[in-house]
Formats: sequence, C-alpha cells, structure tokens
Amino acid sequence: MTQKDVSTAEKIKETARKLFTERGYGRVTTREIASSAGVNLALVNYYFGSKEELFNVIMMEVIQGFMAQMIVLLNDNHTFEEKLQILVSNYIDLLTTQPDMPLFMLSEMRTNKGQLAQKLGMENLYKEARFFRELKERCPTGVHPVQFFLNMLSLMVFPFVGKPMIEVVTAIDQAQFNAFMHARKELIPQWILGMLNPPNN
Amino acid sequence: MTQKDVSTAEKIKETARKLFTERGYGRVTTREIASSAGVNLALVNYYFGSKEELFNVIMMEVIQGFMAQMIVLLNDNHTFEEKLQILVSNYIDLLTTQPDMPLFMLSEMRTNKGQLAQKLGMENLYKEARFFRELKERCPTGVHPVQFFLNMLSLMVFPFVGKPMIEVVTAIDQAQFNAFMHARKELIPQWILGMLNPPNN
DNA sequence: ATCCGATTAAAACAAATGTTTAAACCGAAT
DNA sequence: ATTCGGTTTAAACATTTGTTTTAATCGGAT
Repeated sequence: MTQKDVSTAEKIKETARKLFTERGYGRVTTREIASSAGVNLALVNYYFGSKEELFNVIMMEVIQGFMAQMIVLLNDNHTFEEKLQILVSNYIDLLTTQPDMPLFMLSEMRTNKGQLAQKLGMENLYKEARFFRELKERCPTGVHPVQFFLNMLSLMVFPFVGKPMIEVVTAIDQAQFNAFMHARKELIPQWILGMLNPPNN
Repeated sequence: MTQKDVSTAEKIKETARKLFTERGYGRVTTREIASSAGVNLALVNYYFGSKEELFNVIMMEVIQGFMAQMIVLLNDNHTFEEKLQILVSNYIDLLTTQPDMPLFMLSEMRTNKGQLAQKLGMENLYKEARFFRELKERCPTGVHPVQFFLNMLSLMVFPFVGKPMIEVVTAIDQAQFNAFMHARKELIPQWILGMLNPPNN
C-alpha cells in the first residue's frame, strides 16, 4: 500500500461513482471506468475484484454518507422545530451539490432489494431516533407519524428525482431550479409544521 | 398483419415493459425478453428493429399513458378543490397498480434528456392548464405556484419512488404501505390546501 | 393444389464486455 | 547491485449480447 496504491484505487472509485450515478450500473462498462480514470483496464479488477464488487463498495459508501448525517441530525439536542429546519436545509444543500445521487441510490436499491441497506444499520433508526418520538407527540390523531416523515423526505428529495420531468413540464432552467430549492429550505419546515397543526374546520 | 402478428408483437412489448420497468434498459437482455415472452429471439428484432427501438416505443407509451390523464384532469370543469382530490386519488390508484413505473420513467428520462418527453407535447401543459391559473390565484404572495404543483407531485409520487428506502428505515410491509397510500388520497389534498392558506402568525 | 408473402425457428456473426494472464516495471529493503 | 513485493501494462480469453441470415412453416388467395 504505497501512496500510488491509494491514489489509483481512489481514482477508479471516484470515477466509477460519477459514472454509476449518472447512468446506472448496467450502462457503464469497466473499460469506460478505466479509460475515464486514466488507468489500465486490468486495475479495476486488480483493486476491486470485479465490477460488481466495485459497485457494491461505492453503493455502500453513498448510502452510508447519506444516512450518517440523517442519524446525527435526528438525534441532536435542538428543539423539534430547529431539527426540522437544520435537517431540511442540510439535505437540500447536500443534494444541490449531488443532484443525481438520490435517483441513482433509489434505482439501485430497488434492484438489490435491501441487501445493502440492511448492512448499514438503518433498521433501528426509526424506533430509536429522538426526532420520531417528538414527531409522535405532535401528530394529529388518526394519522400515522411516518406519514409526516414521508412528507418531509418527499418535499426535499422528489424535486431532484423528478427534475427531468419538471424541467419539461414547467420549462424552468437550472438557475431557476436552484432558486426554487433554496426557497424550499424555509418553506418545507413551515409546511410540515402546518400539517402537524391542521386548521380546525 | 394477421391476429398472431399483433399478438406476438404485443406479447414481446408487454414482457419487455415489465422487465424494463423492473430493472432498466441496461440490465435487461434481448434473450431475456424473448424467452420470458415465450418467443424466438429473432422476433424481437423482426418486429421492433432493435432493442433500442423497442425500448423507445415502450417509453413513449408509458409517458403518454402517464400524461394523458394528467392533461385531462388538469383541464376539466370541476372546482379547484375537486380537481385536486380527483387528481391525487386517480394517480395514487394508478401508481398502486404500477408501483415501479415512476422510478423507471424518471431514471430513463434522465438518460435520454428530454428527447422523448418533448415529443409528447408536455411543454404547453403548464402554461395552458386551467388548474394552474386557479392555482396562481390561490397562491400566497412571494411563493411561486410551481412550488405547490411540485408539492403535489412529491407527496403523491415520492412514496413509490422511495419505497425501497422507506421499507428499510421504517420497517413497514407491503400491506401497510398500501394502507398508507390509501390514507394519503384524502390527506394530500388537505395538506396542499393548508399550504395555500398558511396560518397567519 | 399451388403459390406467395408474412411469420417463426435455429444457427451463426460480429462486436462488446468482464475477467485473467504473463510479463514488465518500479521503489525500497537487503 | 540485487532481490522482492506490490503495481502496471498489453494482450488474450471466454462469455455475453445485439443483430443478421437462411431456411422452414403457416395461412390465405389464385
């Protein structure tokens, strides 16, 4: 493990991550990864065994990076309202820098149903997180708390996933999209809190 | 064009649609399509020219089927509130029968950026639809109307797209998921209307 | 019955692709 | 300088995969 070792393996992994997130596992070739990373073809298998294993390593890291923040944010000491704001703001910032990531992640999670996700200890997130206990207390009777967590995720993540469609239907450009997402950092927490305290008709 | 002609071509198309929506273009082979449809390998190319053309035909029909309803529903004579309810209810029912479709559609739309979507006349939807005019009138000042359309889509579609993740994080099963989505048919319109009439702090 | 075009089948083709091999290379330790 | 482990390279391998070819088959019109 010299310096070049780390550097080469890392170069391959980074390049592969970019290509996989752009086009998915099936539409990326090992030759493409190698040449795009500027390394010899054989090195992909030399360092990672196979295309599949390389993919799994990347997938693991992507999911982990995505979840690590979530777990911390859902458990910190801020008030519920503050946690909500921080969570939304952080994730929208994160996704703005990696807009293709959620669609990639979800596409590939469907193919490898749960196999990877379960290795990452996501199962206990919901039961244990402080955020969810607080959410339950504020929840209108008759509506399951997961509905609101789902709403938060939906409002944050879907715009990035649905961007190809949104751009066609509403004819907004990249700059407008980013402005939209910026505005949503303040709007989404308000909307969620509004849902939790519905108008009493 | 005898009866068998239609039947065989249709059998291939239906099988391919199922496979493509499950695993995406790159992870499905022509041999798989043929054998899964119970027809000879050569017939895929005989009827559709190439794998790519077959895919495009299917993609076109899927998007069209998805948009056709939307266009009608966004323009009919019901009140705004009714349109909202009908739209949400219809789409959740549709997606419940084809839960893999949105993720497939969005994944492949990203790869073929806009090429297909623009052939389907989706561009004028936003400018012309009655629903959007009504939405603009009800929109709180300072927030772009598209935000609320985005919210509606997000709350309806994301649960299906994010199902692989949701199932792991919250440990809900298929039956629970469907119950959740059923409940959302009534909840989403309420939430959207709540957003349009924010509490005046 | 025969002919004809459309359809189906089996096999082959050519290119792409994941993987492996065997030798060359390189830097550091001896 | 030599040796040795890890690294890189070019080439080859074996399979997969999209596509084509060529012939057989089927059904209806003449």
